[in-house]
Amino acid sequence: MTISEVSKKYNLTQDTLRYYEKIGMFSNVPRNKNGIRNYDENSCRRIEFVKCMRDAGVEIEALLEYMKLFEKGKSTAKRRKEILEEQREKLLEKQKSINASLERLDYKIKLYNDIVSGKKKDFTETI
Amino acid sequence: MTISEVSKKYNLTQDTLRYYEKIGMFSNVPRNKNGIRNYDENSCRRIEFVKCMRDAGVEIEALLEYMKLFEKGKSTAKRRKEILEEQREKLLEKQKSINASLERLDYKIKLYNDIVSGKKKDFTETI
DNA sequence: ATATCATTTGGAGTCAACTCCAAGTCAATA
DNA sequence: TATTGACTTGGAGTTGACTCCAAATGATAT
Repeated sequence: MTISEVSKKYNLTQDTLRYYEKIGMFSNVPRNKNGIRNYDENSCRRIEFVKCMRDAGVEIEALLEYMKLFEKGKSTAKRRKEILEEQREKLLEKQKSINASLERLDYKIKLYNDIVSGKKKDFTETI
Repeated sequence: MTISEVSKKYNLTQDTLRYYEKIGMFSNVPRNKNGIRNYDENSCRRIEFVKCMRDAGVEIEALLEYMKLFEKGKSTAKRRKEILEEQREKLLEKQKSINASLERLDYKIKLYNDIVSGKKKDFTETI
């Protein structure tokens, strides 16, 4: 797969794919004789994983450490597990913050709706 | 309340509080005769709201527009409601991304645990 | 009276994560 | 054969959201 195909498939710009490679996130991306990237199955799996984690807000630095350890094989499993657990905790925290904001937004939107629909007359939102 | 008290109460640095004010997020923060901020109830409510939204990842720009419209009063209610709805949608998207990553992390962590506890022998994680 | 301290300001600096640019290579098409 | 178009690189620029700095002010403690 060319970079443009992978870019479309995972909705990441080509610049981002090259950037990730440049910083060492993906090693061993296959190339043809002209030096052009020819992503294989394994590369795609790694990209898909990083994309998923990045979408959730996991930091590049953590992913970078994880991906580099992954290259090094079995002996790094313990640390890799720790990294995943750390990131899991962070995502649970984010989840909480988002839920708190969503509750608040839902409440406020309902309030605005009640006013628009005439169920409430006095417009007394205080932020 | 002084800026240092508000800073502690809401876990925001004084720099951040001043920065928010500088970009126009909070107007009318009361001052004493020496020009020192003396946050009142209303200011605190606004800060708490912004803090909650920011923790969830709502962008400054959206909050800025909302807060400025709020100052302008009733006539801006329709647009304000739209902003809240837009941000709600964004947070729901984030929630999905986080849930997807969490599922994946949970699965992988379980896999690592099974290996450590000896339930599984062949260590075959593929990212 | 002097020092300490919390505050103020405008503006510069930082950081993460891209994003863009210019100059170059190569294969395929008009 | 000339050009088009997708790709390459190193490195510079951008964006969002702070974070830091230096100089100044006024209140309080020694």
